[in-house]
Amino acid sequence: METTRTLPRRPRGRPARNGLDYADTRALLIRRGLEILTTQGVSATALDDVLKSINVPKGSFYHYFASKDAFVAVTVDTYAEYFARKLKQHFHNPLLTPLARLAAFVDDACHGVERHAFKRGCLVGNLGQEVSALDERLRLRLEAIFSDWEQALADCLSAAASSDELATDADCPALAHAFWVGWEGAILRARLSRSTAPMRAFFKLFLSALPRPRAFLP
Amino acid sequence: METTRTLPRRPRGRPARNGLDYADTRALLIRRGLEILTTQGVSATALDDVLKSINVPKGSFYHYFASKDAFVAVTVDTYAEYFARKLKQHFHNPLLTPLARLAAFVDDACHGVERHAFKRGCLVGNLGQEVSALDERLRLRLEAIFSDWEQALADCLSAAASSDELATDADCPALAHAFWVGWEGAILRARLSRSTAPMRAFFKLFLSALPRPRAFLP
DNA sequence: TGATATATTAGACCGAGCGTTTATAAATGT
DNA sequence: ACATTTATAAACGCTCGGTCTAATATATCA
Repeated sequence: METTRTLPRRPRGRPARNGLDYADTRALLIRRGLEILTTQGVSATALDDVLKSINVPKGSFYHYFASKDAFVAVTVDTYAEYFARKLKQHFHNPLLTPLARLAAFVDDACHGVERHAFKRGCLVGNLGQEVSALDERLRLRLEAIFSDWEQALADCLSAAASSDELATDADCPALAHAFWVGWEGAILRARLSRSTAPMRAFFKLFLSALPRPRAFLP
Repeated sequence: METTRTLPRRPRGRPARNGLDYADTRALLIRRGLEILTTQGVSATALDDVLKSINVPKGSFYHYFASKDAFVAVTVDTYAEYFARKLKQHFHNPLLTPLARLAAFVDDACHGVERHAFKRGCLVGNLGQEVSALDERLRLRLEAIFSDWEQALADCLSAAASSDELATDADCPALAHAFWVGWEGAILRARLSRSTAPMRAFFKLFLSALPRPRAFLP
C-alpha cells in the first residue's frame, strides 16, 4: 500500500456506485460470497444473491472476476487462508496442552455454528459435497486444503505424543486424517439437526480412540 | 394390489410411449431419479436430466408427480426403505458376530462406492448438505432416517455387548450416533478423493473407540 | 360400427431466472 | 475535444420448473 501519499488521489474512470475502490469492492464480494456459499453451496447460489445483498451491479462483477467459477475458486482460497490461520492459533496456543488445544478448537467451532444459527457449515465440506459439479482443479484444491488441515492436526498430535498425552507410537497422520473425515460429517449433521450434539459426539468418539500412554508395566 | 386377476388387463387410455404401464413408468422415474440425485444432488439436477435419460415426456412426469419437490420426497422415502433393508440384512446376519456384521457393511459400502466410480454418495447425506434449500418437512424426514439408521446400529452394538464383543456398559446409542455422524463425512471424502481410504480410516477410528470387555481384574 | 371413456403424450409455451457479453456512462489526462 | 480508464446498465441467449389441453391411442359401450 502506498503510504507516502498524503492525500488519496481520485483515480481515473467511473467511480463505484458504493463509493468503495477496486480492492475494497472486490474484498467485499469475496467476503459476502464466502458467507453465502458456506450457507447454501454453489449450485443453489445465484450471482444475484451475492450482488444484491451488497449493492454491486452485475456488470461490475465481471469487472472483478472472469466468471462465477473463478469467483468460487477465489472464495475457496480465501477461506482456506482464514481457516489455516485459525487452526494455527488453536494448535499453537502455548497456554494449553496439545489435546486441550484440539478441544478448544472443537468448542470454538461449536460456538461458531451456533452463532450462525446452524446455517453455515464448512465451505470446503459444502463444496466437497457438490463434487460432481466441480471442475478438476477445484476438486484437487479442496483435497489439498484437507491435506493441509490434516498436517496441522498431525503436528499437534505429535506434540501431544511428545508431552505424554498420547502414546509415543501413535499414528498421528492417520488419526488426524480420521478426525477431519468424521468432522465434516459432524458439521453436516449439526446443520441438519440444528444442534452441536453431533460435533461433540464425534469429538468424544475421537478422544476415546486416541492411544493413551501406557501405565507402568509390572 | 389386485391379486385375483389372472391376467393383467390392458387399461383403457393411451399406452405409455416406453411400453410400460403406470406403475412401471413411475418406478422407473423414481429409480433413475434416485441415481441422479445421489450423484449430483437436487439443485444441480434438472427434471430433464432424469426424463431424457429414460425417454419419459415432461407431460408424463406431471401425471405421476405433483412437482419436483414431491418427486424428491418420494425418492428419499424409497432410498430410506432400500437402505433400511440393507442394514437389516447386514446387522442381522446370523453367520457373523455383531461387530463382523458392521465390518461387512463397511466393506460392502466401500465396494458400492468403488463400483460407481466414486460418483455416488449417500442420498440422505447429499440432501443433508443442501439443507438450506430444503423445506422443513424434508429436513425432518432426513433427520428421522438418520435416527432409524442409528437405532439399527445401536441394536447391533447391543448384541455385541451381549456376546462379549463390547463392554456390557457400552453406550450403544451414543456410539451408533457417532458412527453415522462420521460416516457421512467418510462418504463425502471418499467421493472427493476417489478412494475408499477415508471410509476405512474412519471405521478403524471407530473400532479403536469401542469399549472392549475388561480382562480379569487382579 | 361408431360413439364414448380413459390414460398418456406432445412439447410448445410461459415467466422467471441464470451467467455472460456488449454498449454506455462517468470519470481523468493530454 | 478526444483518448483512455474504470464501472455500470442493459441486453443476450439459454435453462429452468411448471402449465396446458388438444391430440392420440387404446378399450368399452350401445
